[in-house]
Amino acid sequence: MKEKLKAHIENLIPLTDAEFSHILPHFSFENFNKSDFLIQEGEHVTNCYLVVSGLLKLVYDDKNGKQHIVSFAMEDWWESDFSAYFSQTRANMSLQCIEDTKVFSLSFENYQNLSAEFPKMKQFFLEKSNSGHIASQNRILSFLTSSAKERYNQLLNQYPLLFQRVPKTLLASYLGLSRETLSRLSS
Amino acid sequence: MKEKLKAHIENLIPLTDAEFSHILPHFSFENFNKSDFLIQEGEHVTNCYLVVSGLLKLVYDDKNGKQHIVSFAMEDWWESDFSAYFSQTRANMSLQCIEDTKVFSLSFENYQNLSAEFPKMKQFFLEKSNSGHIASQNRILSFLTSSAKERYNQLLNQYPLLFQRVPKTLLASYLGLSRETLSRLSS
DNA sequence: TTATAATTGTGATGTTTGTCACGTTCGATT
DNA sequence: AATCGAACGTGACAAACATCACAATTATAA
Repeated sequence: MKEKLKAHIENLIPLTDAEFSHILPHFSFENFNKSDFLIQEGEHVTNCYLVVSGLLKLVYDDKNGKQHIVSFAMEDWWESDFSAYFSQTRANMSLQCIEDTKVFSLSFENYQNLSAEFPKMKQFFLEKSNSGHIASQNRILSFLTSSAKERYNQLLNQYPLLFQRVPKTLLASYLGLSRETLSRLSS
Repeated sequence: MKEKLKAHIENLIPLTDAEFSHILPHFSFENFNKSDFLIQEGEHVTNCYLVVSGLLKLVYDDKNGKQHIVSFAMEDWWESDFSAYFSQTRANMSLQCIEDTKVFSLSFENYQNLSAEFPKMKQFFLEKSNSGHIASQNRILSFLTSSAKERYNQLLNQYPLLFQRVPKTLLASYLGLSRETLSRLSS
């Protein structure tokens, strides 16, 4: 399994075997079952996660009890309630398995140690953060410029697999529209 | 003016005077007038900008010729078409002055040099990127969870000054609704 | 297997929001 | 001073979308 982690990092930053052998112990490998919570609202957020296989949803529950999908996290994606993770506070969102999921988890303490001791890892996190920021901005743009039908098609083109792996209710919630409207868009 | 830059960085990362004297030459100070472009769609994006005073808008023009405000940038904010900046490609958006504006600009080359030579600056950029990512995610959450009227009130509470500095048309575009609807929400 | 819950589609109806149109005010430029 | 164009409000109407209700099908678990 550690080869997957090495490959993931080396996708951005080349590492020697010696370097990786020092980096690896900062992570721990974990196995979750469908519908398990990696993060629950209100709890302290101590970890962020790299998805090795499976599928997660990052969910915000509003005061009316409605669920809103902030993000899906699939293979090779990093996810957490980053706001709570970086400020070491309690979660405003929950992170839950849609499928059985394997992850590498990284505690905040180890994140800081890695960043301080390995410039390459700080560079890695910087580049990941930059691309996360850009991805979020593109999603905002999609809300600003596109109709529900267009956002539906964008998602379908970008992640066609998702439509087979995820209940339509969750896709609707991710797109910011009702289950019924999504259903009518697909016909 | 350089004191403002030092104070801005030191807000996150303490610096000695010696360190700052090496850092400062990587930036250049620039003055723009109202309606000037810092970035125009289609051009190569070589700089990102720290706003010292004034106000900028980051705009995406869609195929129908409609303008969409991706972001406002006020004092102490970093802005650019970061997608194009980090990948050193052409801009998909434009960055334009709403008011006369003073900035520190940082070329991509100097950004890379700073990051490589000063771990503190890499840390600074990492933290800025993280908070940018979180801010974008909060904006997405606002689209998912809130009605037009609620988003209007959130913006009003968060940046009350903006309503005096910016034409309502631009605020509407930022919130993702029509000028007319915004007008009706405020009454 | 059988019972129970989750998922999905679809009609009827109401609310929200966009679009088009018009008029007024205010500021900038000549 | 006169003119032009932004900026803003508002009415009338249309389109997009949410909500409620119900039925049918498909998983899930006891």
